[in-house]
Amino acid sequence: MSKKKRVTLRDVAKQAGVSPTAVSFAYNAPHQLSQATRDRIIDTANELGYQPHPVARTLATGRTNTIGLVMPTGLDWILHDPLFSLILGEIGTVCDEEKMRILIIPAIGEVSPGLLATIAADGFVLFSIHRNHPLAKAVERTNRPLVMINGDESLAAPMFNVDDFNGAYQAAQHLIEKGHRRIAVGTIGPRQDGVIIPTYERRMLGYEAAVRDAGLPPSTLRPVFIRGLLSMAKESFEKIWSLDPRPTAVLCVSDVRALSVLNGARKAGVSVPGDLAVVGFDNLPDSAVSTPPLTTLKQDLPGRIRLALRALFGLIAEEGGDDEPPPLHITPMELEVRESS
Amino acid sequence: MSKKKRVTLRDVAKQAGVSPTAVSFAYNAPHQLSQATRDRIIDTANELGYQPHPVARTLATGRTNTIGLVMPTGLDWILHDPLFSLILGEIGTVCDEEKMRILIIPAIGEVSPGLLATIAADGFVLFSIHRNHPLAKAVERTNRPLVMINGDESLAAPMFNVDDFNGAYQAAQHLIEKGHRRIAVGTIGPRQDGVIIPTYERRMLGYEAAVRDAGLPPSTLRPVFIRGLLSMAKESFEKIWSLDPRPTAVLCVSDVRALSVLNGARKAGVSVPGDLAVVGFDNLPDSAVSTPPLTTLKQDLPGRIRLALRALFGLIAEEGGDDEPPPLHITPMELEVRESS
DNA sequence: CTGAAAGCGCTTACAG
DNA sequence: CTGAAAGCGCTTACAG
Repeated sequence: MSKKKRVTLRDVAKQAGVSPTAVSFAYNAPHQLSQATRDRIIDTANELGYQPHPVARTLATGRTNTIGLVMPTGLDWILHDPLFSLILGEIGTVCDEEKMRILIIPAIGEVSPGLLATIAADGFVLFSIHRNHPLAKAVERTNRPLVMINGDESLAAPMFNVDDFNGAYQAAQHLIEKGHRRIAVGTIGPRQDGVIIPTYERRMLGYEAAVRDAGLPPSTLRPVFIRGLLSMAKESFEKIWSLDPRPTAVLCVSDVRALSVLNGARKAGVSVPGDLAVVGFDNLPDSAVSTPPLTTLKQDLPGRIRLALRALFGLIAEEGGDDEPPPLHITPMELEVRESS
Repeated sequence: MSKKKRVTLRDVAKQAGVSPTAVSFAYNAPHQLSQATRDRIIDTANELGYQPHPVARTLATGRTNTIGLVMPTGLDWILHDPLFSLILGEIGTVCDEEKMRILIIPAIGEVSPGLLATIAADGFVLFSIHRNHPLAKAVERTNRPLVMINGDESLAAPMFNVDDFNGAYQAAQHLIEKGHRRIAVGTIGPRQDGVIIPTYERRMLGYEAAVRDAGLPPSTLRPVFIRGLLSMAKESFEKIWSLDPRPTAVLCVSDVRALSVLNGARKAGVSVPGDLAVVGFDNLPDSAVSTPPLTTLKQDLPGRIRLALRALFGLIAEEGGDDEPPPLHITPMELEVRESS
C-alpha cells in the first residue's frame, strides 16, 4: 500500500498514442512538435499526473539544474544580513525563471578539500571570495563553469564587480570637502578564520587615496572594527564615539554598518549629521528611509546579479571552454548624498 | 579542456579484469566477493579515482539516501537555538554513520502543497509538528516512511516523545512543595502563523494539573510569553519581574527560556533562587554550568533521536508497509534539582 | 564466488 | 513533424 507506481513518460506516450520521444519533446523541445500533438501530450500528461523524474533527467543530460552559491559567511549570518537577503532574493528570482535550483555553500570554517567536487552543481557563483580562500581553488579544480561577484580581481574568472575604489574615493572626498578632518572608518575586523572580503579591501584603498590626494595625513582616517549587525547599534556607535580625538564623521564599508551607527547615535542623542556625519556603501533599500536618510554609494545590484547569472548560464550551455580571457565587468558607483552627511 | 571524462564502474571492471557486477558488489555487498578480488577491485578503483555516481545509483535503487527533517521554525532560528543545535548534531552523527544526508525543511510561512511530494527524500522526521500543521498532512500524503519526535500524539505515525505532562507535573510540584504560591510560567506566545508546538501544550497541562492536585487555585500560575532567545535575557526577566503580584518562582517550558530569565535576573541584581526560583525543561548542556546551575527536567535526547532514526531506517529498508499500529514511545523525564530552585 | 542481462526513466542524435 | 534505438552509470535478480 505504500508504493504507488510512478507515472512514467512511457505511460504518457502509450496513453497519448505517441512515441516516448514525442513526450520528451513536448517538454524539452516543444517547437519540434505540431501544436496539436503537443497539446494532446501535455493534456494526457496532466491527466495522468505525470511528473518528469529529475534524477533520470540528470543522468541522461548530465545536468543537475543546480548552481552552487559560495558565500563568505555562515548560514545564520546570510539569513540575517540585509545585503545578502537582497542578493539571495535576486538570485532566487532569476533561477526560478530559468528553473534552476540554488545550493548555498557557506565558505567558513573547515572546508573539506574534496567537498566541492562531489557537489552536484552545473556551475558556481562565488560571492565576495578572496584569492586566498581555499574554496577559490577548490572551485577552479572542479573545472565547472563559474562566475564571481564582488570578487578578487586577480582571479581568472568572469568577474562582476562594482568600482569599489572609486566609490570609496568619492565618499571620502565628499566628507573632506565638507570640512571633516577626523574621520572614523567603520570596517570589518580581521576574521578569526583569516577570510578576507575583497570588496572591503578595495574600499579601504579608495578612502586612503582620497585622503592622500587631498594632501591630508593618513591619520585623518581612523579604522574602527564594527560588526555588520543592526542589533549592534549601541556598541558600534560607542566604539566610534569614544575615539580620541572624537571624529566628526564616519565612513562605513557597508550600509548595514552605517545604519547601525546611525541608530546608535540616535539612541545616544547624538545628532546626525550635526555632531557626526555618516556615509555608507551599497544603498540598501532601508538606507533611503532611515532617520536621517543615509548618504551612500548607489549600485544596481540586481542588474549586476542578472548579468552574472546570464554569463554563468551561458557558460553552462556552451559546455566547451573557449579560451578567451574571462571578462571583467566593473560597474561604476554613484554617490547618493542624503541627509546623514 | 573542461570536460574530464568521469571514471565509471565499467572502467574499474575492465582495469581489474572483473565484471561490472563484481565492482558493484565490492561496494554494496562485499561479503559476496572473495577477500582477494574485493581488495583488488577497491585498489584499482582508488587508483583510477573512481567515485560511484550517486545519481545513477539513485535511479537504479530508487533511494536518494536523504531524509527530510521537518522543523517548526525558520532556518535562522534553527541555527541559533541550542536545543535545535543539539538535535541537529545528533541527527547528523547518526546520518553520517548510515551514509544518509539530511535535508532541512523549515515548516514556516507558506508551505506549497505539492512541495513535499517533489522532495527527494527516502523518509521524513517530523520534529515538534502539530496535527493541524499543513506539513503533517502533506508528509502523510507522500506515502513515504516517517517518524515523529516530540510530536502530536493524536497523529498516526511512530512517535518518540518524552513524558511532557509528568515532567511538567514534577516541576510544578517541586516548586509548590518549596512553598511557592505565585508562579510565572515562561512559555511561547501564540505564533503569528498559528503553528502550535505540541510539547509546550502538554507541558502547560502538566503544570496546571499539579496546581489543581495541590488544591491551589488556577491563578497560582501566571503565563508569560517570552522568546526562546538567550539574547532576550533582559526583556524576558523584566516581563516576569513586573508581574503584579510579583512571582516568587518561574517555570519555563524550555531551558533556553529559563537560562534567559536567569541571566536577566543576574544582570538586574535579583538573587536566584532567593528572590526568584527558576525551573527549566530539557536539560541543555549549558544548564548544568549556568550561574546558578539550573533545576530542570532531564531526558536522554540523543538516545531518543537514535531510536527514532533507527525506526525510520527500518521502515525505509522494509519498504512494504506492514499494517501494525505505529508505536508510541514516551520516555519518562526526571527532575534534576540544582541550585536555581 | 562470479558474470551476462535487464532495467531504473529519461534524452538525443539519427533516420525517415 | 515523428519514431526506433542507444545511452547516461549504476543495481540486482538470475543463472552458473
